[in-house]
Amino acid sequence: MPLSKTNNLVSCDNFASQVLIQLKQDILTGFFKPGEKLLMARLKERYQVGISPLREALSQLLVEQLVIVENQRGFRVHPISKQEMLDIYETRASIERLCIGLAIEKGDDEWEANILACAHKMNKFAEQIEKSPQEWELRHQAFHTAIAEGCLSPTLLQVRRSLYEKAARYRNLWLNTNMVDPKTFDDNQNDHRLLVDALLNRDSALAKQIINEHLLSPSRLLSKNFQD
Amino acid sequence: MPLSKTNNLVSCDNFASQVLIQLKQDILTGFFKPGEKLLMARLKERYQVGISPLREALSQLLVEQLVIVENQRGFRVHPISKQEMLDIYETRASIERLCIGLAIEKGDDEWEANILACAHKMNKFAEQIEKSPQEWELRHQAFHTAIAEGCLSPTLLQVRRSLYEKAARYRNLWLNTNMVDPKTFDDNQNDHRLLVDALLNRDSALAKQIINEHLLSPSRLLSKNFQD
DNA sequence: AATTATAATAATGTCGACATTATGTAGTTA
DNA sequence: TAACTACATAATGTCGACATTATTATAATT
Repeated sequence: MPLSKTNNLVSCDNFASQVLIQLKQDILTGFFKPGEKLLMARLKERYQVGISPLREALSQLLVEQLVIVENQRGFRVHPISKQEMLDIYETRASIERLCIGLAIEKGDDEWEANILACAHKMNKFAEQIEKSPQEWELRHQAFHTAIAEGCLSPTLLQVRRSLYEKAARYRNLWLNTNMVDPKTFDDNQNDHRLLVDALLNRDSALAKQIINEHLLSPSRLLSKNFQD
Repeated sequence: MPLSKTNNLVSCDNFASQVLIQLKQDILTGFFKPGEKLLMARLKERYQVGISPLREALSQLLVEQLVIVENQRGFRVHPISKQEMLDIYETRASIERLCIGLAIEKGDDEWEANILACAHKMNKFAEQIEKSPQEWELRHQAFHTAIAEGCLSPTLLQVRRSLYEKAARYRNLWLNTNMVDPKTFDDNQNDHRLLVDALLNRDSALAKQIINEHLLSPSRLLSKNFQD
């Protein structure tokens, strides 16, 4: 292993896993644009590693469908399409409904308590959303994850995570100007309140209906912004 | 690229993708046992490639959760557990129900026709199952895939494929002696007939119930064979 | 001028080598 | 005998170098 890095890094997983995180971030946030060629020389330069860890990270992103590989012509960022966006959002909604249905069946006191805790942390940050949108996104995500985790199925939660990432990419790419329309935001916050109520009342049908709308309405918004 | 292989291989994807297929097969069929250490030297020997393509293939299997990586101690085959097996089968059943629900909504004439065609090819092979279990498995899989494809969602079908593989691993590992109990087999074939009828009648509830039982009854069988 | 042929340039995919880290073993001490 | 240290062995993770293949630019021919 090379010298310069061993001393600097505390938790030294291999380089590939470090690169994986950064590269994924760069694709999700649109630093590397959809369809863009991923030149090895460029990646080497940017992440300061050799080719081997890079190819390992790219191999993993290949499975997650964030990059594509062309026979002997290297890697590209996975292209985007309106059609794929809609498919991802529809599937995501289906999976989330599934998680919520199971969570309502299986969730215990701690599940309920954790939802309320995460909801609180999210709401506390509602005013500062302008200040740090990414921190709000983190808390928003934590809230929804707390709900889904009640399903107690690692396998299902893994699927959910993967779909969240793919959806996040479209959100980041198409809502480039962080449009936080106050009306939309208030509607969203209302969704959250109604959702928590439905969950605590174990009203599965209502909760599923709310989450469905909550997840699909952004996709309809995105759909307008993008002609394909 | 090395010399010896370039001439021999017709469709020359990179070595990593070739190794991926073989290595996955070896894990799914239990040639490499759960939890087993995957020595680079051994893998190099077996697949006749260098370390780089191997690590790329392993990186992909890492995402698919068929191998695990230990900090600086290389790769192992992903361990198995009764708990994980049950989780995978439950999730798989949920996803399959989802696919079937959507397929019944969206499926057209061609969808119906393809199901019948695949059912026919499967039934034709029913007697020869002893002769070539893997060919029967192929046709069985094609039948169920034909049904699921009616959902018209690439994203969802991808999830389905991944879960199928994980489940297949447990099936291969625990049903080591290819136990084709005639009674069970006939029940299965009956499931298939009833399922096709329900699909053509667009009876979503019934179809979901049948597929659920069809997928979960093996898991109950496996469950008995394995103490954890 | 358009199209093909040819050369040069660039980028990929692979291996071998090397430094780092883990594992196993013998030897020493209490 | 148990436990700890020191050493030897083995395995991993990374880079640089090289052969193969693709891409671009240039020349040649119709």
